[in-house]
Amino acid sequence: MARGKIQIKRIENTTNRQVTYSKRRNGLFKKANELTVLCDAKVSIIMFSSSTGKLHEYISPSISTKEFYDQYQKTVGIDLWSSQYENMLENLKKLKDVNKNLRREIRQRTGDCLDSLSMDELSLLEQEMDQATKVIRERKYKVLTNQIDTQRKKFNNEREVHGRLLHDLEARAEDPRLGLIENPGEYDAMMGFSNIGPRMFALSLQPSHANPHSAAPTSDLTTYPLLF
Amino acid sequence: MARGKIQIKRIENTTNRQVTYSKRRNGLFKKANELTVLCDAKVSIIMFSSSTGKLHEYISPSISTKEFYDQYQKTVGIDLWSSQYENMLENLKKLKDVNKNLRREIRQRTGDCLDSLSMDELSLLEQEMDQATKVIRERKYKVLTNQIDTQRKKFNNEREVHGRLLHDLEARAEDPRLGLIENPGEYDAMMGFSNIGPRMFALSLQPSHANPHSAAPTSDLTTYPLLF
DNA sequence: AACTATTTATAAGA
DNA sequence: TTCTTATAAATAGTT
Repeated sequence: MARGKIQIKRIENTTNRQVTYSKRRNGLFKKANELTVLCDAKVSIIMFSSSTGKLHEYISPSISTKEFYDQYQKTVGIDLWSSQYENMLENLKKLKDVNKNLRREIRQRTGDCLDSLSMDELSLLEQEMDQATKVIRERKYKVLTNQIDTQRKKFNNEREVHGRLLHDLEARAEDPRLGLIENPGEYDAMMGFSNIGPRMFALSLQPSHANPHSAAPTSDLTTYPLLF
Repeated sequence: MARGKIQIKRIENTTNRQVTYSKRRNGLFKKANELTVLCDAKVSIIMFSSSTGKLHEYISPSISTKEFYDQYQKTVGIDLWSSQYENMLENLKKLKDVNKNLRREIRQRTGDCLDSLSMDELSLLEQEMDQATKVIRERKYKVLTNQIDTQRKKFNNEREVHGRLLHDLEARAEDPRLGLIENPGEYDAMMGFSNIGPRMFALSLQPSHANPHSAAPTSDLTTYPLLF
């Protein structure tokens, strides 16, 4: 446009092309900015240079790039970034579906939603429930046994310690430098050990089929006998 | 820029502003196109007129809008359309989480995944399973009763039809124009009705607590007695 | 939408 | 890259 008219066609000289790209880019951005101010418009320009691959961007200062594209989305519709968006939409839909089915299965297993089930399905479900309940009872029994075993070991250990302690005391009782203990058995009683021992845990440990409402279960060992 | 210099500031006259917007928009798009051709670049211009709210767009002919924005995404990163994208990502994550929990609950209710459960939780689960199984048995019983009731009505109806047929036959036996039937009872036997009637369904219809493995349930009425 | 005086953009050279 | 400048192009105001 100066010092000679040019044809609008690709500039073959690379250097020349890049210089022109740079100059005209500035010109374009300047015009865009003038348009923004003069006409109170919102403009976004994005350009890629083919040779360098670089990206240059102009956006009206009155708006953030994000706001700009949100508005663009609203106006044009969502299809633009479909490759990302539609994929996710579909995934969401599938997940929601799976979710719904899972919830229904749970509702069937809690007896809350049996209306749609046929006789065959009901029988199968009943069978599965019986089997699962059996497994749960076995597990419960195992946990309980483990807990009791742990407690028994703890108890025996403590008992041994106290036994040693008692032995020490008796030894000291024979030592004239210390006071006499009249009745060593009272020590046991005082410590809560008299007449208890392994018998304390001689409970029926068969898995229970009793009415589950018969006792409120807790994790306190001392209430376990109530579970049976 | 012609017939007088102008200040680069908002044009207050609306008509004027819109005319300028239109003229300069064309100028901008023309320049963008020249840049595209001369420098082999890819340009996208999007603009909103504040007064009309209208959207105008230029995009280099060598590329589709979608391709352009895919390339833009790749270059800049995904954050741009975060309002949509991140929202969906979060939703997806939440749904996956919910899904995982639902699956675990089902696995607990089928007895496949009990290791993480405490004694209390096992007891509660056992209680729920018993309750649910009870509901399922009741439902099964109800469905079965309904089916049998329907069959009984059908049967009685057919029986009535056959009864009338038999009556007709006996009437005809007394008609000298027709052959004599020696023993009408044999008709019943032949038809499979002798000595059966309502008694056929006098089964114990109490909900069964028998071993569910004792019979493979089917929807064929004739096998129902085997369920008990 | 067309015109045109004038401003602005810019191609080529430094 | 930036500056310079002759000249092409864009456009403000008018018709």
